[in-house]
Amino acid sequence: MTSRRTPERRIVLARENPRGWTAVELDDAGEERHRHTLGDDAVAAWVAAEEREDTPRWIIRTAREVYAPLLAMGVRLTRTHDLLLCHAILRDTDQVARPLAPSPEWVRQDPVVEDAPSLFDALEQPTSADSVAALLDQFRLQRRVIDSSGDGRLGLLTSAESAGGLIAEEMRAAGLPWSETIHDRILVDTLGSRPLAGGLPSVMVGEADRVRSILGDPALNLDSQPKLLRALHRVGVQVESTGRWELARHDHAVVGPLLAYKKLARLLSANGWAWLAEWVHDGRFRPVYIPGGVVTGRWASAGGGALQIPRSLRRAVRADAGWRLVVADVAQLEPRMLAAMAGDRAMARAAQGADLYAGVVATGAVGTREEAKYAVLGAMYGATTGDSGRLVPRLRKVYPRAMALVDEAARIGEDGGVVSTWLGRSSPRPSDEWARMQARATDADAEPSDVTVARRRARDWGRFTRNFVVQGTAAEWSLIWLAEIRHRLQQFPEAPRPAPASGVFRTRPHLAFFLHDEVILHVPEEQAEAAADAVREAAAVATRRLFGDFPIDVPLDLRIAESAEK
DNA sequence: ATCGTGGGCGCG
DNA sequence: AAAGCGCGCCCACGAT
Repeated sequence: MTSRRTPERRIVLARENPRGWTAVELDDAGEERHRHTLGDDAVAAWVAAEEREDTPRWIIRTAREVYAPLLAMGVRLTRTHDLLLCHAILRDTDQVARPLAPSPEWVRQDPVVEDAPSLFDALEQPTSADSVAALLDQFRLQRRVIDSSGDGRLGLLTSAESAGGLIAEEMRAAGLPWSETIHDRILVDTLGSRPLAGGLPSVMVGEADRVRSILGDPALNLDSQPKLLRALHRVGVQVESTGRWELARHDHAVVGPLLAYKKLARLLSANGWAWLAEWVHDGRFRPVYIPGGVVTGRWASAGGGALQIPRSLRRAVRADAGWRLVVADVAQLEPRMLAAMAGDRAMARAAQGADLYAGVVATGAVGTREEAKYAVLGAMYGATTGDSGRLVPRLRKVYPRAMALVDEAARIGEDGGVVSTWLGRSSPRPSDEWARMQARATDADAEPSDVTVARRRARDWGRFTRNFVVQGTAAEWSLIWLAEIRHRLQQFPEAPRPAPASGVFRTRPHLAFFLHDEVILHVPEEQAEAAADAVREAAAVATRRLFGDFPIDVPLDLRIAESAEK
């Protein structure tokens, strides 16, 4: 990410068959210098030795396939070029004249979620593209696109994306420390005692019986939306859906117990005892993270619902004995990114300090913090109706530059165009079906209903592109933040006292969780303060990398604790 | 039996 | 209370 006096050393590392590896060291011209053929027994020691010599850039198919088995063997990679992750960026970017030619060989397959991950699962068969020749060929094509961009943004983005690939595997390998005891206690306290076989926990049974009795249907399945809807209508609750927000607007005896039941049912089905047994082993929750899994560049996850853990369960996230959690998040990351992207100094002034919304109130454009919040969210999401939509125009008066940026992104989307994040990740093109619909609506003899539907779909896509630039740039800030945190933690000395868990992170402070704009580190208590400083420094560096000297605050809410509970 | 879809809701 | 963006997962239910 920084300029170097000498070109970085590059090594292509490929798994060419289930039990063998090939490494090809490149010279400065990018030509093959040395070739090594290594078995699984030898690759770990060889890679570790190369890492000690300096820190080469490992050119790999993707971390998910290559790094997971290496980590299982106790080897870490410092930096890579992840061809699969970068392919998606360089193929879709509109920031260069000639983007990467699309190739299905370099598109990530849907992740396979293993119930019981093992070393052997991680070593399953590589694909046909996983040969040194194919990797080198694809790398050269990708470098050409990156080098053609001129301002280095795609270089920064692809480096950060590749680092994200490594971090995702490391976080899975390390796991999030999770107390099964505390989780169980929360479940029992909330749901009631655990049923022995099949049935519902006691508190849920009570709520369900109350609902059925009020609805006068002792056999009603509360989990069946159509049946529940009919039952509600029978007692005069005229709702169109069984959603929480609509039910809450009705004043009927059934509403309270029904909402209570729904809340408990959600906890049981999403994060109950079955979830605990499936996803937490040896005191660690190990989800599969999918860097770049969202079109905007945000991460997705597969299995375990890693990015939807309810806040009520955060008490179960507990540091090991003698270790601490460093829990940090950014307040209002997206509007801060918007202010910086637009170069809107007025909005940047509002963003000074911990609460951007307070700064918006101070301009006088809105009266309260809550109004500021809904105005800002409405501006970024494209609200047009309701109180949020009503507040947005006031923001146009005080922050014309920021609003022009998102309004323009929306206009481009409505016209079927492509928008890009700050570092050059571009939005997907609308579907052929979308384009046909728009074309049909402009015909002289178009049906009025077709025009109406087409206009609505156009505005839908405009709201998507409006949000894309902001959400995607926030994802880039977070990615650099993560990479910089990891880089600093790697400089830390070994822990004075190993954590009880096994694996390569037993003696190392490490990233344990990431959720869009929040991180959790698991660190030895002696290193907690230094780790917290690393997190703060990393945030400052991320802001500078993206926006240089533009004066935008990105303050962290950070705490060192034994539990992740707020 | 198995698959796809929609409602609902958890997270940011 | 606000209805505007992005996800993953559970359940029921109808189609196969």
